Amino acid sequence: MAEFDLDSSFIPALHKPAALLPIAKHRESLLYVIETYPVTIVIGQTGSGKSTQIPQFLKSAGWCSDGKTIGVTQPRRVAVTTVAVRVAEEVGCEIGKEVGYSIRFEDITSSATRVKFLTDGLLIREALVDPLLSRYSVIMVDEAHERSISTDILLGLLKKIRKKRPELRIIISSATLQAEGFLKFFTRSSDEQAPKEDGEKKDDVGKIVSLEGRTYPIDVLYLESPADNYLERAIDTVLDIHAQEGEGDILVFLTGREEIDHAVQATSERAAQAGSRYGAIQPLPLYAGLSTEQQMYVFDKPPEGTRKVIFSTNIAEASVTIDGIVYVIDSGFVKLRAYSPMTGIESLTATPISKASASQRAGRAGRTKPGKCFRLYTEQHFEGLADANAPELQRSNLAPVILQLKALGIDNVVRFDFLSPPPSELMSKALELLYALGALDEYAKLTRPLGFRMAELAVEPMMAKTLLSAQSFSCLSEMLTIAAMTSLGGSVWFYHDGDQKRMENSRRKFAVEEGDHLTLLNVYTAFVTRGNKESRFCHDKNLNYKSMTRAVSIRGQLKRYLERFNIVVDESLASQPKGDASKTAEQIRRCLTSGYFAHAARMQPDGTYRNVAGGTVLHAHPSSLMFNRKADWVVFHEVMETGEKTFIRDITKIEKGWLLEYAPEFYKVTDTRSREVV
DNA sequence: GAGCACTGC
Repeated sequence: MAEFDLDSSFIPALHKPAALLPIAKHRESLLYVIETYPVTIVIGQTGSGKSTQIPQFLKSAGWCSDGKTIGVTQPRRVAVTTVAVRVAEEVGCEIGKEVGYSIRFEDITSSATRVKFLTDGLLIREALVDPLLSRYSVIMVDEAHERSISTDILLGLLKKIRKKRPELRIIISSATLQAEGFLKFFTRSSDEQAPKEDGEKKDDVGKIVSLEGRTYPIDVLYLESPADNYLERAIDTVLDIHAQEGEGDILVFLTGREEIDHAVQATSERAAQAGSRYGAIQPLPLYAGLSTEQQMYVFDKPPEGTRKVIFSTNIAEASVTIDGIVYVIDSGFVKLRAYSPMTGIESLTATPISKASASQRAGRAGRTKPGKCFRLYTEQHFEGLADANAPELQRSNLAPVILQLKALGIDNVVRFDFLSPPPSELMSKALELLYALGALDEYAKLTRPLGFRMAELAVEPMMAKTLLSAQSFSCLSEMLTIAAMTSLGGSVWFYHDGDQKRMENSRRKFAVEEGDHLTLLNVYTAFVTRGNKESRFCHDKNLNYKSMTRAVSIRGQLKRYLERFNIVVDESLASQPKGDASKTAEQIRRCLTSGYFAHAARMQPDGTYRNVAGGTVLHAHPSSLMFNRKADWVVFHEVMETGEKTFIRDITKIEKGWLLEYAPEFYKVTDTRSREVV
């Protein structure tokens, strides 16, 4: 294995030399299994080197001869770029040559690229133009145990492709608990009724390979009796560790921003009270809502003799890796998204974690030396936890999924071979919406051109419909901007502690009477004109610069899609001062109604809203312009239940008559529980 | 009066 010694001399000291990674000694057996079986399930912990080493093994074993490519997917963009750069370094090539990567807005590949890293969502997109993914000899699906929507769809597609391409090799990297499930999925017949299509025996399909685990042991400790307040218990535990345990930083898993801000403050106060008996302690927050700059503090080395304590959301479970963590405190909870097919309402609530999550969290302790994990629950409670969380596909709005599957030529989506089939109510709800939007015809076939175009646009179906109607409302340029801004998901504004008033003042300056969508349009226009797309402008106005530049990219991409559909975007109208701004505003509101009619609500005398079905009490989110303002009918981008209340966000005033005008069938009076507009 | 985390040529 001389090549590893050679390679290792080029690796920065920061990196663990390849030859020392546990995986190196499995090289031959791994290659044998991949050669022999179409499907290989690889079990390996973080740090085992599977993501970086397996592609190199495959390359040196000749899997890219005759011009074929090895594809490696990751669920997240950052993972794609970091792993690709690392492998390019180890191979000793420039990134984008032999080793490259591709993520949305960034394609760092060339005709020479033989090992290609990409997001699993992007590989699905490639299947739209190359249904058999024929350029790949091997596809490795990394972090499959996370069970993201894209990963699940990709696995279903790969199972289908395998029947037509028996020579294709599929490698799935998984955590221990899920490995059997993946293997069963690929070995079971995709259609139990159908006669066996070939002579392939189940044992010939795949094999599980376990790579040696981590190097450092982790002591797991449980509470003797349940904690009645895990937040206070977490803070106590931090201070106990600080007083009693040896050197090393602490990572605490909590559920959200509110808890984390409280914990950070309480910890500093209590450490100050304890005085100088112990060394200094530095509590830091970590959650996605922080600006990149604020997030970076958690990676800084604390001053000599100071112990760093990071209070984090689930972001530190898989997405962000911090070195130097020796102690993990696990609250046992996570905030999870769910979707109710009955009401169409998404919710975000704290739920107990799974066993898989618990072990992933514990594993964050032992990366550099032996560690300890303090679980703020009893061992009995742990035994009662589910093995894994329900996959995302089973708790999401499936409209985008169905659109994508149909575009891939899978017409019978109900019979699609899902790793875990979603509940049928989710399916029917999504089909109903797609039909109402005109994406599907009465035979549930994708319509031409509308349905196909909606599937290709990288925005959710209601916004896709809105965009594709915009030309007829003469507000295409404006709607492109609104689509880009809403797809940022609320990260437009930022503030530091105590900065909130300033942010709200700034936000008020961009406000437009008719609602949030027009306000977002205003913000974007100011950023690209007055603001010159500069970060200073954003900083002054409490705008998130990263989000704003992202909006520019998304807008550009959506515009290119439309141009590919031969829809001309006239930008001259958008930039010049409008003689009749109110007329354009009305066109925009009408256009929004044509796509968001299913998200309509009417204000009640008490100031809350009711959706058209009548049942649910909706509150304007405090971040909305419509919060505490009078309106009659509105459409909204998103509805979410958190804690006790159900909020609507990104709200725009409309006229009741428009609903009947643009969605006559949806609002047709048929029976007593219909969506009657009164 | 307030939202976990991802993502799409």
